[in-house]
Amino acid sequence: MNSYIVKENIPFDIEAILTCGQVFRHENKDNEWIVYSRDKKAIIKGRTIYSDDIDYFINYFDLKRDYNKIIDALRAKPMIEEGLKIGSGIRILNQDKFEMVISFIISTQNFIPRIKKIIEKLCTELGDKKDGYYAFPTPSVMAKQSVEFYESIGAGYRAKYLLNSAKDIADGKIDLDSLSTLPTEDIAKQLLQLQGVGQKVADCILLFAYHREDTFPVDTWIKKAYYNLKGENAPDKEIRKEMIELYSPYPGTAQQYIFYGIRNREKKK
DNA sequence: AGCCAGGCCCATT
DNA sequence: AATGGGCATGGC
Repeated sequence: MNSYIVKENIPFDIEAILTCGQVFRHENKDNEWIVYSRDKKAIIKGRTIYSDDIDYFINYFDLKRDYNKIIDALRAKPMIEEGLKIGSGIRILNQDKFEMVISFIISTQNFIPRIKKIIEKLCTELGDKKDGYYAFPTPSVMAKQSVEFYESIGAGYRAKYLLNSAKDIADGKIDLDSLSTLPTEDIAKQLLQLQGVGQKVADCILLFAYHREDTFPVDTWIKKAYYNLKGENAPDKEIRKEMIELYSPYPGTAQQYIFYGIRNREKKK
């Protein structure tokens, strides 16, 4: 087990990072946070990260990026202040592409606690057994299951989406890794071919797995925030376009600050 | 108890 | 291209 200490001047709030809605496989025990990604595990206490693969998690936590610069650029913009007050230590994780595709297909029209449960069952049932936990399943293992299996873990009407998308990825019809070098809109076009992936899910994958800043996932919380700001609703497409322009060059990160801020406020009510 | 959730699919227009 | 109904399941 190796460790890495995040320097004091680097924004890093492990609770905010893990609970801001970008990742679903994490636990909290006392002052200890545990996060799983692919077949890997890290334990975080304060600013210290412990893992057998510390290099993976240095990239995972996006520790090479200058978030102070991003925060300074966003601070004065609308809706950001509230999120920053409690979530200035948020970082956009560099997560596994397949894991994000599957996780955010599950996320549609769903509650975060239930999303976590379904993903946990998915790993327990299909993932390789590691030391005290289970890896995220591979595309080929997921492609071999039945629709009934995905229903049995509680995926509901998303069951067939999970199976069909896993098949398309396992078959190489969509090659997630090879998309990395393409322009954001071209990646989106490919992702949208997967069943269960619409604009919002595609944006989440682009942001959390491909680390594309020029995206802005528009979900129910963002719509609430937008309504509060403007006093009227607008089609998702229009909100997305407006927000990308407003928060450029960091709309993706801005979205997380806003999401965290408004969701935290509503929870308190 | 009943509403609704980090939306998407599909039919209609 | 744009709109609207339907949707599995379970948390709140």
